[in-house]
Amino acid sequence: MFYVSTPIYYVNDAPHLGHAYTTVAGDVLTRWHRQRGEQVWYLTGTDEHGQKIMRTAEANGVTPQEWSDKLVEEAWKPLWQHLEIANDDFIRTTEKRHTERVQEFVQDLYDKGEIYKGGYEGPYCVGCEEFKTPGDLLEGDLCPIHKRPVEWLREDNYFFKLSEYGERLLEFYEANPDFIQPASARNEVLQFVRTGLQDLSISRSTFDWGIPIPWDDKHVIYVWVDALLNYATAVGYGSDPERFERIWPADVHLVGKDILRFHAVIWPAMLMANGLPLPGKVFANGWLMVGGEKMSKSNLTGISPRQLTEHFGVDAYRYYFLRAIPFGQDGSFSWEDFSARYTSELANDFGNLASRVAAMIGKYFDGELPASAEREEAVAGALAETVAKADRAIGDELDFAGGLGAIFDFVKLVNGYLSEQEPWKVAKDTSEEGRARLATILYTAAESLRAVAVLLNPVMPGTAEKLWASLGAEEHLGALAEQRVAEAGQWGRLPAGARVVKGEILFPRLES
RNA sequence: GGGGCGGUAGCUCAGCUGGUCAGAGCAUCGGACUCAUAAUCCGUGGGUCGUGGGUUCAAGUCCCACCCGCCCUACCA
Repeated sequence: MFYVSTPIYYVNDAPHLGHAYTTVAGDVLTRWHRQRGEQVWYLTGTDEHGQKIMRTAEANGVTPQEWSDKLVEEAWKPLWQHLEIANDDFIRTTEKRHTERVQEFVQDLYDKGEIYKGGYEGPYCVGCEEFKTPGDLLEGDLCPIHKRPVEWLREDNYFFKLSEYGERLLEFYEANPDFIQPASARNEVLQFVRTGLQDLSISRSTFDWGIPIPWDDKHVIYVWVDALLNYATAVGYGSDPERFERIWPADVHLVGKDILRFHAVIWPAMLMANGLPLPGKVFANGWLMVGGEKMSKSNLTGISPRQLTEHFGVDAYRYYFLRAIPFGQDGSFSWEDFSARYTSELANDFGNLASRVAAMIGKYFDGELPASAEREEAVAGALAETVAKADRAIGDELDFAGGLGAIFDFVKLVNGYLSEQEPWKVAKDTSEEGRARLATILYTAAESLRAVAVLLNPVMPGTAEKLWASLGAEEHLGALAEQRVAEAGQWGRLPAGARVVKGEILFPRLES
C-alpha cells in the first residue's frame, strides 16, 4: 500500500496557500500512484489540541471543540473538496479513534520505561502563560511580547528519553539516505542530531485542552506527540492490527519545512521506542514567497486559494505551484507569473493544441479519427521517453516541476510537428496518398493527446477528463482513471473510428 | 555569536568534481504560416555571472574578505 500523509493542519485559522500547496502535492502524488494501478492511501486531517487553539476559541467566545468543528466543517473540508483533493481519510485529533490510541501509545512507552517524571525549568511569562527560551528574551529578561520581566518557574513534566535515540537515528539516516528530503533538509537534521539530543517534555499541566496522560490526568499530552501519532492511529494502530499491518508504515510524509524536525527526529524516535516500523520518507517542501516574503497565517496579506481558483480555475491552480516551483525549494509566486504560465503553457501550448487537432479532425474527417497509414517514430519515441521521465520524476522523486516540464515539452513537440507537417496544406491534396498522409498526421496528433490526457489526469483531473471526452476515448479505452501510466506511452492505443469532437475550450483566455 | 543556503539576461531559474559556461523558459523584437483560444513555428537582441582581492596557463565554477537576502541554533504549532 502506498501511503502518503500531509501534515495535520492546526485549525487555529482557515487554510492558506501553504496548506493547499502541500495538500495538492500529496494529491497529485497519490493520484499518480493510483494511475499506476497501485493501492494507495492518502491521509490528511487537522490538529486540534493545544494552548493556542484554546486561546483562540476563548477569544471567540466558544469552546475549543466548537471552534475546531466550525473551522473543519466550514473552512478545511470544503477547501479540499473545492481543490479536488481525493483523500481517503480525514483524521481529527479530537476524535476518539485517535485520543484513545494516543493514550495507549503513551502508556506503552511509560510501561517500557521510556517516559519518566521530571521537571522543566525556565523563564516563564505570566502574560503569555508559557515558557520562553533564553534566546527569546529581550535585554534584562523581558518577555518580547509583554515587555515585562519573566519569572523563573519549574513545572513538573513527563519526559520522553529522546536523548537516548541520537545514535540510532543517525544510523538510520545513514542507512536510509533518502529518508529526509531534500538534501538541504537532511543536512539540517543531521547537524541537529549530531550536536546531541535532549529529552523531550511530553506533557503540559498549565492548560487542559489536550489528551490527558492516562496515569496522571493533571497533565495533557504535548501536542506534538499527540499530533504525530495521527499517522498511525488513522490507519488502525491499536484498533485494527490487520489494517495497520497492511497500510503502515507511511511511504511519504509530506511536511512543511517548519515542522521537519518533529517528523524527522521526534517521530522516528517515538516509533523506535515502541518497536514500530519507520516511515519511508519525510519530504519537506519550501515556503511560498510573495514579493520576497514568506506567506503564512501571520502574514494576512497572503492571497487565499479561492481568490486564485476563481480567476484561474481549480486545475490551473493545481498545476501552477507544482510546475513553477521545484518541490522542496522555496519559491516565489506572483499573480503575474501565474498569468504568464497560464497563458503560455496552458492556454496557448496545451489548450490550443487540443483545440486545433479536434478542429482539423472535424473539418477534414467529419470528426471520425482516421487510421494512421504509418507510425511517426519521432513522435512515438518522444512520447515513450516523456512517459518514462514523468513517471520517474513525479511518481518516484516527487519532482513535480521536472515531470510536468517533460509533459509540456512533449506538448510543444507536437505543436512543432504540426507546424512542420502542415496538415492544412496536405488537406488540399485530395489524392489517395494525400488523404493517407493527412490521416497519419492527425492521428499522430490525436494519439499524442490521448497520452497527455492520461499523464495530466493526476494533476488536472477536470481538464484531462474534458480532453478524454473530446477524443472520444472512453468508448474504446474505458474510463480515464483506469488508464495506466505504464501503458500511456504505448503507441496506437486510440483506435481509428473514435468520435473526436471539439469540446469546450480547455483554458479560456484570462480577462485582461 | 555559531552553522547552512542563495545573490547569473526585464522576470523565474540551469550551470556536477575549474578549461566552447555565458545558458533555458517566459516577456521583447523580426520573419513564416493560417488548422487553432490573434493561437503555432522559426529566428534576433539582451548579462563586467553581488563587491574587492587571491590561486591558476585557465574561475559564475576554487580560496579569503566584505555587502545583501533567507534558514537552522529544540519543546506556540
